[in-house]
Amino acid sequence: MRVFAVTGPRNMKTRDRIILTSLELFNEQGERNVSTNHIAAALGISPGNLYYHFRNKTDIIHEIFRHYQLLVDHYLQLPEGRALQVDDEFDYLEAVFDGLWSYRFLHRDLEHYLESDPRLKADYRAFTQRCLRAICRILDGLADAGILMRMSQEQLESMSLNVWLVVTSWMAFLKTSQAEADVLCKERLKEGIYQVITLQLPYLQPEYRDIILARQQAYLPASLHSMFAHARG
Amino acid sequence: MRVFAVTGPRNMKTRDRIILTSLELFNEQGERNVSTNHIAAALGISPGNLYYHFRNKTDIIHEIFRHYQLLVDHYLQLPEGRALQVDDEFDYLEAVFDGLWSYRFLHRDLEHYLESDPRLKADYRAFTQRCLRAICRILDGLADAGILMRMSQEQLESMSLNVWLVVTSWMAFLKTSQAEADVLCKERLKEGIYQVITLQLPYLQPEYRDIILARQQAYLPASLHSMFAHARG
DNA sequence: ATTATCTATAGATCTATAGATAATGC
DNA sequence: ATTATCTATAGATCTATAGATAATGC
Repeated sequence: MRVFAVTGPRNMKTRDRIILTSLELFNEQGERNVSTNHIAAALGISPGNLYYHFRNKTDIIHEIFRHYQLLVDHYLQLPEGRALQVDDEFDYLEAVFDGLWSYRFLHRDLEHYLESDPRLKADYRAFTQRCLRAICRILDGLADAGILMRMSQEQLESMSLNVWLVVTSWMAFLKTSQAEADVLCKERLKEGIYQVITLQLPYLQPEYRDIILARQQAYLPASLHSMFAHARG
Repeated sequence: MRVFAVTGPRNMKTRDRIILTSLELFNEQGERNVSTNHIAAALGISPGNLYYHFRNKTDIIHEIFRHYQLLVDHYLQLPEGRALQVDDEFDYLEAVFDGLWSYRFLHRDLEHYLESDPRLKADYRAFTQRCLRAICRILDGLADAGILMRMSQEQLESMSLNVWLVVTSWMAFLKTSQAEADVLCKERLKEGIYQVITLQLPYLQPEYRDIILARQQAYLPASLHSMFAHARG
C-alpha cells in the first residue's frame, strides 16, 4: 500500500517540500530529534534524494533561516509617509510573535546552528543588528508621535536591546517554566507582548498611558501570578 | 605510557570527578558535542565505569543542576536584620552572573534536558519560581530601603520576570550576536548587569539615581553602540 | 542530455550492558 | 563481601555517498 506524504502540496518542488516539512518537524519535535532520515521518511522520499537537494541538515536550516529573516525584516518596516500610532505598536508585536511561533525551533539551541555553519553565524549576526536598529527606529517613531517620551540615545539602545532579549527569550521561558499540562500555543506565546509593554510603561506619555495599559491587559500571562504565588503548606 | 587525567584532584571520588569534568566539557564544547565516551576519556576511566556511577548523561546533567540550584538559591538570599543597600544590588547581580558563567551550558538547549527528564523539568520549574520570588523580594527590599520607587504588585511581578528573562538570555545573545573574534569571558557576560539596571532606571528614587547610573556605566556592553551603528557604505 | 530519484551500504558514532577482574573494608 | 573498575560488544542510529534507474525537457 502506498502512503502519501501529508506535508506540502504534491505539485510543490521537492526542494521546497523538504524545507517546509523540515520546519514542521523541527518545530514539533525539536531539531535535535529530527534526522535527515526522519525528514525523508515524513516526505515519503529516499534519504538519497534529500541529499541530492541539500548537502546536509545545516544547509536546510540555513535555508529556513533565510525565509525567517525575510519575514521579520518585512514585519519591522516603518510605515511610509505617516506617523506611528498606538495600533502600530501592537501590530508590530503581534507580527513578530507570529513569526517567532512559525519558526520557533530556530531560537532553541541557535548557538549550535551558528557553530556548525559560519555563514549562518555571519547572517544571523547581521540579522540581529538589523532588528535592533529597526526596534530603535520604531521606538524613535513612537517618540516622534508623542506616544513615548524622548530618551537619550544610550537609553534608547539599551531599551531596544531589552526588547529584543525579552522577545527572543519568551518562548524558552514558557517552555521551561510551564507545567507539562499547559499546552503551548501561539496565543500563549503572545503573552510575551505583555512583558514588552512593561518595559515601556515608565516612558509612556500620560495621555496614552491608560489606553496602552488597557490593551496590555489583553496579554496578561495566565501564569504570571501563579509563578509568584508563595508555596503553600 | 600512562596519561593521567587533567581534571579533578586524584583523591576526589570518581562520581564527583565525573560531575566536575562533565561540567567543564559541557561548558567548553557544548553538551551536544560531548558524549559519555568523551567524558570517560577525559577522565581516563572506562565508559563502563562511568555507567556504574550514572545511569546516563541525563542523570549527570540532573546532578549538575542540583549544584547550580543550591548555588543560586544561596546567592539570592536577603540579608538578615538590615535594610538593602545599593551595593547589594550589584553584589546580587555579580553573584548571579558568576553562577551563570560557571554553569553556562545549562541554559543552552535547556528545553532538551527538561524534555528528556521529567524530574528535572519539575525541579527546574520550582527553581524558576523560587528565583522569581527572590527577585521580587529583592526589588521589594530595595523599595523598602528607599532606593527604588514602590510599584503595584503586578508591575513588580512583571518587572521581576523581565529581570529573569534578561539575565537568562544574555549569554545566548552574546554568543549569537558577537563576531567570532570576540572572546567570550566572564567579564563580557557581566555586561548583562548593564541591561538589568536599565530595566530599573525609571524606578530609581532621585537621590540614588546618579550613583547607580555611574556604577551602571562600569558594565556598558562594549558592543552596544556598534550593534546599533548603521551599516557603512 | 539533464535532472530527479531510488537502492544499498560504508563508516562512524553512541548508549548501555554483561561478565570478568581488581581493590577495599570489615 | 562489597564496591569499583575494565574489556568487549550488541544494537541502534545517523550521515553521506556511489551507482543504477527513472522521468523530463529539448
